[in-house]
Amino acid sequence: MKGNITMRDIAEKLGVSSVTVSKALNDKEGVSDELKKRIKQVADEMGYRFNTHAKSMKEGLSYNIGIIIPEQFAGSTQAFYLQFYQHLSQNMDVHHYSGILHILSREDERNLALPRIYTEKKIDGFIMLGQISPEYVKMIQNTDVPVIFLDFYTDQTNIDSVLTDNFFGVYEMTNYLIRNGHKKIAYVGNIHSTSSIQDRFLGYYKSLLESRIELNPDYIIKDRDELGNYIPFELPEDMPTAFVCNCDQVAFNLINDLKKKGYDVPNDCSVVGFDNDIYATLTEPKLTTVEVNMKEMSKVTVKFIIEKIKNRKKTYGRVMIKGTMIYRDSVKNIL
Amino acid sequence: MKGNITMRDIAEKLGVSSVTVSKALNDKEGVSDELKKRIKQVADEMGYRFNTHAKSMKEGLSYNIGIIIPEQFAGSTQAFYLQFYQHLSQNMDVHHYSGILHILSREDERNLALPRIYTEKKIDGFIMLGQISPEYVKMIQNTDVPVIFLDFYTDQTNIDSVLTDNFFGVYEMTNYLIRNGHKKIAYVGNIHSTSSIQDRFLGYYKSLLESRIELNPDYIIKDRDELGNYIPFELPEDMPTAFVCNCDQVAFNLINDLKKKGYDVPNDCSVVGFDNDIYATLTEPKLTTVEVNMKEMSKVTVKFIIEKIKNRKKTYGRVMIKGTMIYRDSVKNIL
DNA sequence: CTGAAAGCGCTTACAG
DNA sequence: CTGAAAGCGCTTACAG
Repeated sequence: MKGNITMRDIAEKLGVSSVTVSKALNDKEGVSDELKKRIKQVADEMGYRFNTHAKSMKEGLSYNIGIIIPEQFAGSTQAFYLQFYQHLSQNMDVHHYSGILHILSREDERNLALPRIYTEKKIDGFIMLGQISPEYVKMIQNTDVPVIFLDFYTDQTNIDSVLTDNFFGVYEMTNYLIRNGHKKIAYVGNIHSTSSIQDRFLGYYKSLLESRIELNPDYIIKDRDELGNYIPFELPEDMPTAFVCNCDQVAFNLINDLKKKGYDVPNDCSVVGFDNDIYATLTEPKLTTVEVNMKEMSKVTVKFIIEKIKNRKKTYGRVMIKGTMIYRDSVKNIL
Repeated sequence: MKGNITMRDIAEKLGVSSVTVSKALNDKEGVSDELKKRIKQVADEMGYRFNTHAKSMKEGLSYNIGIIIPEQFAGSTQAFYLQFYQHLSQNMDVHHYSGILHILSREDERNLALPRIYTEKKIDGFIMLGQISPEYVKMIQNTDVPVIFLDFYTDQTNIDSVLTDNFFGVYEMTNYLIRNGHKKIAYVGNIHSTSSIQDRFLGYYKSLLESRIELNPDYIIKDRDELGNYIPFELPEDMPTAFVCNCDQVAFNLINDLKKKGYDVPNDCSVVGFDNDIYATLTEPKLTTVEVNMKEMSKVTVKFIIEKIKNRKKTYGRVMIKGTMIYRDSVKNIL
């Protein structure tokens, strides 16, 4: 078999022009059905592979989208984003797009270095997956390809981002605890840490407000310092009956800590998480938590970026996707 | 700023030809240093971005490599391969290559469907990351781009693969246990499961042979059935003083099981793992284990695939990369 | 329904 | 040291 088969080769074999072959293979108007069928058949027989680069050059589009994940989210505990990539990839495929995954090193982030896939025109747009510095956000907004931010947002203007509804998820979760008779409910997380931890806290707070439960400052329990390093939990004198943790990993840590201190989960106190990641089922008992709806978030993100590639003026703003409650064994009904 | 700046635009601005611009930007012979400098400067000022597609078409190369990960390895417990991707990516960057990550769905694997990145000539070669069916291996070997298998191998011929040295890693680990006075050493893993679990077992066995310790069939403890589902451990009557687990996750499970049954690790028995993944530090005590040398494996893999792209005839065979012993707290010296 | 011509943005081989 | 010409493999706009 010849190494490199082009439309012209197919055309010559059939005694037609390469224009006709192009039309046939792209299912365009202007070729008789019979000829089209033959062309496709011969293309198959000859092992023809379409050359995207020729099309790219003509159209000025690469049919690739750059997915940028900051290095710190590609660590050993973060299978999460690989799954996200998978969903993004599946959705892009429908639009004949491929994903070029780029892990942004801390150094490049600091130096505001744009990835080569951009400077060499290998991509038509960016999906930024995971929080990056405001400076980097600003720079990437000023490139001449469209950008969508996935799973985080900043307060900068003109930003299109797709997020899990942190606020609503924890609001719903806290309501669930209250329906199960809990009134002494603590929130575990540093509320000055990231915006998503903050939003989750606010969801918890709203739920308390609605049920006329006073917010007890002792019931806001720090899990990490401002730099993100975990610190030992300081449990309040008056023990809560339930803990709303800002993520599953913290719930995992808390449960281990509670056990060491002689408490039984969920009989002495209930614990809930957020994310439904690997930690949710590593705990004993398994965690009741909120699952991020990656599938829907990915679908929406890809739809947006493709629209933006076609029409630069489209904007979407901050789009929230609701998560799903996952009921397991870490909550006790105390009514 | 004009949307699309080409070498011709730079050339016109400077009153030279686009050939000269091409030479200058590519640091080729035949342009005076002074002119080269000016050209680069103007390119910068104009915000020029190189168009890879034009080069691709000329050369018939895309400067992309497809990294294929089978779906089952992209699950929530598998951050491992994302880290691998990161290292691969860094190494490819040096060669001006980008990675297109494709998660191969179970369905496409079964139907022997080639990814679009291949059929549309978006890639110059494949790196297969994670075990796939022999049929798929065979098919991908017959495409007209080179392939390297990373982190697994099959007995099919003409296969270039890069592997962690499972055999040697466990051999070294078992030697270490023996040096610490252990004689009653069990292996935990289904030796009919995957080739790497088998190879690890053989490393264990070699170590026993060398020390003239008889292989006790009761000391081969199954961790999963033939389908890969974990099953309860059946501990032997005569308890071993050490357990060599085929991976960290199994060591994690075993330690939890031992604790439930009233054993203390490492005082009653030592436990070691393999992989140094997330499970290695989730256990209490933390695991002594073997770390896969991802960095070196990635470097070698990329070097090989690039060489193979340049010269199709190159072959490398099965290349083993030694892992690194990580000493933590799960082994007791009983001498 | 079919095709000749031009062009996308580079690079290579050759001539000066 | 510099550049005119040709070509990579498609697609678009137009003519028949």
